[in-house]
This record gives sequence, C-alpha cells and structure tokens, in this order.
Amino acid sequence: MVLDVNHQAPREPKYYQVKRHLLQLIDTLAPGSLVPTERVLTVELETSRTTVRQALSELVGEGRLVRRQGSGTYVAEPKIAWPLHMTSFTEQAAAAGYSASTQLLDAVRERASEDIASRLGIKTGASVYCIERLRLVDDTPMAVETSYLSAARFAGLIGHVRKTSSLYRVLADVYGTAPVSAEETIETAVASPREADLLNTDTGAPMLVLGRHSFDDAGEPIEWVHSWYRGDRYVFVAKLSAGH
Amino acid sequence: MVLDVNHQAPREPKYYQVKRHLLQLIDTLAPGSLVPTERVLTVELETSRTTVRQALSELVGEGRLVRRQGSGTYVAEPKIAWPLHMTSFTEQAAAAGYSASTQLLDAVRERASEDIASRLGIKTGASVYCIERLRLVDDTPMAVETSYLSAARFAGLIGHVRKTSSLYRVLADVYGTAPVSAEETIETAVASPREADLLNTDTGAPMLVLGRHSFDDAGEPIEWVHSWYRGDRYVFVAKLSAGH
DNA sequence: CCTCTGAAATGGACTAGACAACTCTGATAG
DNA sequence: CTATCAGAGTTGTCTAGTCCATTTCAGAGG
Repeated sequence: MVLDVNHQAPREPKYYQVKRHLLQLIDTLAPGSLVPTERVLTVELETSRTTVRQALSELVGEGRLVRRQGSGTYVAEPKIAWPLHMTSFTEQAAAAGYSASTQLLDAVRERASEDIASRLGIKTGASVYCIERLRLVDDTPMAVETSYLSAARFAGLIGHVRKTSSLYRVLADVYGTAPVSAEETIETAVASPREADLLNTDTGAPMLVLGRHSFDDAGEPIEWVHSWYRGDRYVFVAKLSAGH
Repeated sequence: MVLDVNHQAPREPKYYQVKRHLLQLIDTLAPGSLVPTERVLTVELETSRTTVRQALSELVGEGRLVRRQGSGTYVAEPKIAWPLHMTSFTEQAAAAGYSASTQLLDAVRERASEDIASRLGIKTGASVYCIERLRLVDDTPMAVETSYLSAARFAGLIGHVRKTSSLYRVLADVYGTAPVSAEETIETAVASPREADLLNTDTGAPMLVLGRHSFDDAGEPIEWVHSWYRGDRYVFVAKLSAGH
C-alpha cells in the first residue's frame, strides 16, 4: 500500500468556514458573552440555519460555546483539569480545592452479562451488584460512575453502600480487601439521553469514559467501573516521573 | 442550589430511536457487514434522511459504523487498545506486536505564540521549532503528532530530525538531554479538515488528544507535544499498581 | 479475454421552512 | 408596588427536497 499523504487537501466545507469565523469571534470575547443568534449568523454569513447549527454544534462539543434553549449561545468557561489515577475521589478533589460529594443513583442486584462476567471472573448470569453514583464537584454534576462487583463475594454490599458514601472504605472495613493493581482505559463516547440528563448536557455530546478494572493482592478481580465525564468540561491530567 | 436528579426524563428524540434500532442491528452483524442504505432506513423507519444521518453520524463517531461514500455503511472493527505512558513509540508498538513507523510531515521554525512560549519558558515571539509527524501502525495512520521545542536551546534540530526518525534519540545523542518528568493531559476534540485528511477520517470526527509537557532533570521544559488520535479507533490503556 | 465507459446507487453537503420547547421582558391587573 | 401573563425571540427537532462526489458494476467495444 502506498501512502497518499501529499494529495490535494479536500475542499473546505462551508460549515467549517462558519466555524473558523466563530472561533475568531470567540477569541475576542470573554467567557459568558453572548454570540449572535443562529438566524443572525444565517443572514450575515449567507448560509442556511442547518449549516450554522453544524458549526455551532462542533464548537459546543469542543467546549468553546454553551447553548441555552430559549436564551442564546454563549462563550464557554475553560475546561477543568482533573487529575487521573486518584486514590480517592473525595480526597483528590479536596487537594485540588474543590468540595466533592457523591449521590447514590441506583444500587441493584442483576445478572452478569457476558462482558461483565468475564471481567469479574464469574459465570455469565451470576449475580452482580450494579452501583450507579453521581459524582459532584462544588454541587455541579461531574461524572456518572457505574461499578460492578460480584454479589457472591460481597454479600450485603448494597446495604453498606447506602450508609457509607465511600465504596473503597466499605471494601476495606467490611470485606477486608483493597485493590492493589488496576488497568485503566480512556476512550471517547457519546452521551446517551440518560447521561446527558444527569450531567446537564445534551444527548450526543462528546464524553470521556474512564474505565477501571481493579484487582486484589491475589490478582483476583474486585470491581469493574466506568465513569462518564463531560468531554467539553474536563481534561484529564497525569504527572509522570523518571522510571518511564 | 437544589439538585434536580429525579425530574422526568426528557422525551426521547426520534433520531435516538433510530440509533437504538441500528445498535440492535449492529449486534447481530459481523464487522465489515453492510447495513441498509440511508434512503432505505428513511422509508423503513418512516422518518427523514436528515434524522437517519444524525443517528448514523453518532454511531460512526462512536466507532460502531464506517461510512464509505459511493459504497455504503458498514459495521466497524472493534477499537484498538493503545498503551499510555510509553517510553518510545516504536518500542511500545513492537511490544504490542505492531510494526510502527513515523513520517515527517513538516519541520519549520516559527515564532512562539503566547501559549507555546509560556509552556517552553521563553518569551512570546521567540523562535521555536515546530515538528509535525504522522505516526503509522502497520502502515495505517494512527496519530498526528506536533512537537514544539525552543530553537535557541536546540539549534540545528531540524537537520538532525530529518536524518534520524526518533526525536528523543536526537535529544539524547546530540544535545545530551532527556525528559525525566512530564505532565500529560487527555481530552476530547473534533477533527479539523487537515487532521481528518491525514488520518483518513471525517472533519468533525471525535478525537482523543494527548498532550505531553516534558521537563529535564533541572526542571526546565524541553518540549510540548500534542498527539491527535482517532477517537473511534483507539482506546488508551494504562496499568497501575499498588502505591501508584 | 481485457479495457473502457457510462448509468445507477451510494453517501456528503446544503437549503428553506415548519413547529415545539423554552426564556425573557414588559405590559397589565390586582 | 407586586404578581401574573401574553408575546416575542431564542434554540431544539424534524421534514422534504436539491445537487454534488465517489463508487460500483454491467455492458460495449477492442
């Protein structure tokens, strides 16, 4: 296969011209400023509202603009840096100067899908606890976190979780176990209506999904978690040193 | 502020019904299979082509479908796991069983923007080298990587980079320096026409952007890099242990 | 048998407009 | 003065279509 890197650049779509025009405009405005309405832009840039909306949508997805139905479109606040590989959510937030809290959305027992079962080292259809929590920072929803744990291994977990906010504390105090290693994954996704509602954003908005697969000292899987963050609001940060 | 988590769920948009219908269909098909055309779906699901395209676009963005103009829409291959925090790009790829290569796209000397200057610890407008490279895995474009380094500190760098593929080797062998710590950031973005062209995807496609800010043993900044990966093709993976 | 050509089918980009849902403001009634 | 409400203006969703760029493939011609 021959690589075709030097071929002609594709012609620029019209909505991209609109986008560049808006980017220039955004640079001159302070966060919170109102940008022209869709209909005004349609006339000014001599295009259709659909095209203007495509440009606006991308900028919203990138966290540069915020749309408020019935009100207007505004220049967004800069993204919030969020440390990766945190010991404890609450702890790390406090260190960064935020007040963090957690809200239990749902805690149910269900049958493991093939995917969940293989991750937890149990049989498909075995009982698992599914714990869904909303992470808040300064009372603003930050992430939707869903944890899966084996029901056989952590019998009665739901009752404990309802009383104590920290899952890791329950695991340590009640079940005498703690994760010593983990494999984390980071990928992009698109918000479903449910996540969009909980995180106060739009269906289809770009998300950052952080997955964590935790193991105990014996190498046995403890939990499988995935956390959905608004991609337009957060940027993950990790500090690395020497060794690698 | 009172949290309003239990209010009614928003009514499901029609395009999301289309999307769920397609997801069900995708689950029954093998990667590479053809899905019905946009016009067929429009009739079958009794909607407009615009609405069908919105659903298809999200699925393409999530890496579940691939569109080929003039041909059709196909079920996509699963995402590729890519290790984070790699020592050397080539090395790490080899370890994962891939053959990696790098193609130099551009290497120029330019004036530092305010942002770049502050990252490199130099004055705005000072000379910097901007080195743009395309990372390939098994001859498939994987990421567009742009590095910025101080031209004063690494005089003549471009000449060396044209001869040697590894930037870090040049830094070590010629300039006797190496990064010992770094701060990495991960965020979502949207592909510009240029990146879309280089990575063989579409303008506006969701991307994962990895930033790395490297420092030497004296704590002086060495380089600032950002790498753009196709969000629909890659998932970053990191292994963590105990103390982390 | 091979090559070329052109029609058909596909996705890509865009338009013009309708109606719904929501926000804000100013006029009005109490 | 305050509270309410109607209406104007905004974004959200959807429709029905046009035209373009690319791919595919069957058939004509060599």
